[in-house]
Amino acid sequence: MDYDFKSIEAKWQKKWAQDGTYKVKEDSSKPKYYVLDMFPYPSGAGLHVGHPLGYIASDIYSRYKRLRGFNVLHPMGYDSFGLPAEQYAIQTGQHPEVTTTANISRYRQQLDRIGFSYDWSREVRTCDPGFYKWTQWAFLKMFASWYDPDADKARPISELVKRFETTGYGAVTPETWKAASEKEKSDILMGYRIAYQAETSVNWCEGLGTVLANDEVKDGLSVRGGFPVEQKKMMQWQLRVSAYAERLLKGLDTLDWTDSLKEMQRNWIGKSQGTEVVFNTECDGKTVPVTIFTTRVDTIFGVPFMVLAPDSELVPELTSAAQKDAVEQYVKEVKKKTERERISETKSVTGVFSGSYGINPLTGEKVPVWISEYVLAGYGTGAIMAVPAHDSRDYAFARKFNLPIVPIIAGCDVSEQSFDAKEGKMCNSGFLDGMDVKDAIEAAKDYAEANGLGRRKTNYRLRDAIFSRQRYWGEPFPIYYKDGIPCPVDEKDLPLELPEIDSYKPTGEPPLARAKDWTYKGYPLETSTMPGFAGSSAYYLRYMDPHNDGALVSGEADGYWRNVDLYIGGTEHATGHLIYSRFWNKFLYDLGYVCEDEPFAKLINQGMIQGRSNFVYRIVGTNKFVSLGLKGNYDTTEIHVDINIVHNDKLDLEAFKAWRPEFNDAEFILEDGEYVCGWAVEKMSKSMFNVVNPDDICNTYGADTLRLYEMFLGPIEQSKPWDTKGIDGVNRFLRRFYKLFYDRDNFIVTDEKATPSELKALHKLIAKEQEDIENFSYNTTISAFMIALNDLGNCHKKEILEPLTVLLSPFAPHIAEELWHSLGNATSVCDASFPQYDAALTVEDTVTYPVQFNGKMRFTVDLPKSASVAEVEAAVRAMDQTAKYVGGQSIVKVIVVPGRIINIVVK
RNA sequence: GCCCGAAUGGCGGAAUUGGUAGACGCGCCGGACUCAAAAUCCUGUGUCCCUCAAAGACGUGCCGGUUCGAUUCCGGCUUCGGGCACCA
Repeated sequence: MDYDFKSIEAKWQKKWAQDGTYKVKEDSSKPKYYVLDMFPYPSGAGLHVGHPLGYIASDIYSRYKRLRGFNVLHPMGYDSFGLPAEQYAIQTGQHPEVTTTANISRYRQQLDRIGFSYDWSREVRTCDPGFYKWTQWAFLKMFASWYDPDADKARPISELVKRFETTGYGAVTPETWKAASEKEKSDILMGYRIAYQAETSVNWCEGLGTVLANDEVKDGLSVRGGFPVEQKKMMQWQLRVSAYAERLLKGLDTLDWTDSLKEMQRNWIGKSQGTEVVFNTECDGKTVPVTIFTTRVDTIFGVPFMVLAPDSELVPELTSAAQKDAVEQYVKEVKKKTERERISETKSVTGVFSGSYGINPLTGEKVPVWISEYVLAGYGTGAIMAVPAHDSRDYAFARKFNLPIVPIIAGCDVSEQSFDAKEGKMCNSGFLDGMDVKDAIEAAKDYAEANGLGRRKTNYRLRDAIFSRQRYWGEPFPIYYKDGIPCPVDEKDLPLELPEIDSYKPTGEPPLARAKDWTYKGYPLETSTMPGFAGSSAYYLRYMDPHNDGALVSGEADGYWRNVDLYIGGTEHATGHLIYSRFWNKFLYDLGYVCEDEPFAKLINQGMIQGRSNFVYRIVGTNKFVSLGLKGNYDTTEIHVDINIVHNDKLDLEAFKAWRPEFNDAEFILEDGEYVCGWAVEKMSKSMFNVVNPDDICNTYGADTLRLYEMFLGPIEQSKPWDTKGIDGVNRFLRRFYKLFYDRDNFIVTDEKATPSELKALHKLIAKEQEDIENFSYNTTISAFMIALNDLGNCHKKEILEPLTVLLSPFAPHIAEELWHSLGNATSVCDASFPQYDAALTVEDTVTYPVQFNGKMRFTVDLPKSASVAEVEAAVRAMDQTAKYVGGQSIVKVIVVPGRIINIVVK
């Protein structure tokens, strides 16, 4: 019988499920290893061949670590709250839970076919009340905490209240605190809570009827759905992520992540060190201090004007009576624009004069204050000093409104554009004149601080996360309103379950506002729900202890599993999930609920698998199709053709005619008797007929072939197109492997002793696999496997085949399990040990001696292992002839040889 | 515009610290088995020159540099991919 993957895979998948082969428990006798995949959002489309790429990679690593004696936690679950299910519910009226559950079972079926070693008893779903109880619990903890800058960590808010009562803190004295009403106290505390409510400018998406976080918006459109997004002021729940900016930045240095991913997070956090300077500003006779933020105080002598953000709170105060109408008109226009319009109009410059004048604290000069949308209220102080000569945005503004441009770096040309580089010598700058720009930056900062004109200040681009969504399918907030004061639901009453509603259609108010009896202790409950990232922020902790009803994770489970050792997922979460998760974890760490500060020690981003589309070329106005090589002779239209009726870029003509009624009577112009299709790499999508379903591959070739082939395609981090045509190679490999054990139905493994060359082939592979898996270079491991098989020829010896089976098991677990049992083993191959590498068995017959001349030039000489010193010398002398010939020089002094050093002098 | 990353045969991709470029696989050419096909096995396969072979020349996106020697290091480009984008 040939390699019958179908029955083998079905048999072992069933057995693994029955025996609970992949269940894990805390076991202090073994070192732990936690391998995590980013859990999927179960969409209606099911999995295509690109999704399992990362899952296969992590599964190989998990199985490998297990063979190396680690107790491996490898769980899976579903990120099952989210917009698509709700959008679908709006269209069809079906409850999101129904579609979500159906999608999950489809995902599970597809995943199961691939043979993953997940411990499914630990599965989590973010929409499960038993799970979101802990999402709500964490929110309550954040509500009841503040960030203490002195301790540099989150502390219970009760400690802050005590400070208010006794010593006072910030602007609050014991007296003011005592005198404050309940509502006032609540408002004061809102300014400190980690989870707080505040009016803020948000990304409002009318199409979705909800607000969105910055990372849910791209190019002014919602990532989900692609609806336009506009700015709007609203009362929203927020998470004080910005308090953690510095720790999120510093923590990156301790992580084993790729540099590009760390760089993305650094950019997103956007630390910038500068100075705040106060410009006293005169407006209709009164003086208002305006604080600006700049990283270039050294350019303060080149400031001909200042600019305010249109939505800055200072705008009304700094608008003169004469300019009032113009300013109000401008601010109104800016507000009307959507985010998308603002972006598309980046090139055009707008603004209005406020009527007030700021006084440069260094020069005493009076400069006009303008208002323009290129200054953002949310960053720095919402006000800037403009340096048109040395900042391109200020330059464009100055040009547009004919404002002066004052260069303060000697010799630079600002007639066409600003000079933004930090190089050259200062001029027109008082005490800074003649200094190098880099020195001037520091000198100016020192001067400003020493003279009380400003102070050093660090700003971050990272904003607090907007945490409210005006949607249905998410976690309800455990918050109720008592006389307008937000109060926490008692912890013992969690989970606060999502209520039923009669319709999902957006009506302008949040769906939960329509829920019946949406009250707590007789008071109304919060009607918005939490965003998608809420449930995914701490799910990795829940896997450690998924059924614990008394805690998110017990101290024992957390103390054993600690954090994720290896996290595999897509790079699209670089600035969303991976920031929020780190924040969430650090918060829990501050309060002592978890023992590790960083959740994901090592992270690998798998590349995307793109589709490979095929095309046929129809001659315009006919139903005639011309093969790729001949299409230049005709006027043709390119048409996507289903890749399932194309093999190795050759079109199956009959299948094509049957594919679509309009092609029934198609005619073809062939080359060499065949129709060759064109191809292109595109996103995998239904509309391009290039989706490859893993189920189909499993049916045709088997799960082991799919696993092997996805890894063989290339380095895991790289994006690459799926092309089924190479899959025969790895399938052939598995069949050859099987044939080492079986000739037809006969089991042909022998107890014969292995020869040195067979042992060498085996141990070379052991060394290679060990090294490659640790480096996630799976494609070369598979190559090494094929080489080993070529080297072994027709070896049927158990001494070789048994370790070989173990080596194969992380990649192709089903066939390995089958063959492992055929060798008489009773336990699963995943409980075997990784073969011990013996370097002595792989020693080459010849030794390569590196030879150095003058400690610089290097050659190598290949000699038998047994070569004597004299033979080595002779070889090196011969080598030197070459050196003379090639380089025209010869000064040979030292030869270094592994194990011995021979001195040799050639004249 | 700014910041990362990449570029190697017909294709996916290999190549320790600079040391025989093209491993392994696909595809293709030829052969064996077969009435035939599929499957399987064997051989060849970077390009150019040549009837063939040998020999030779060229060859890791482009230009230049360092070196006896560069896919690898340095400088300058080009193209593609990804991220950020009025962040003062």
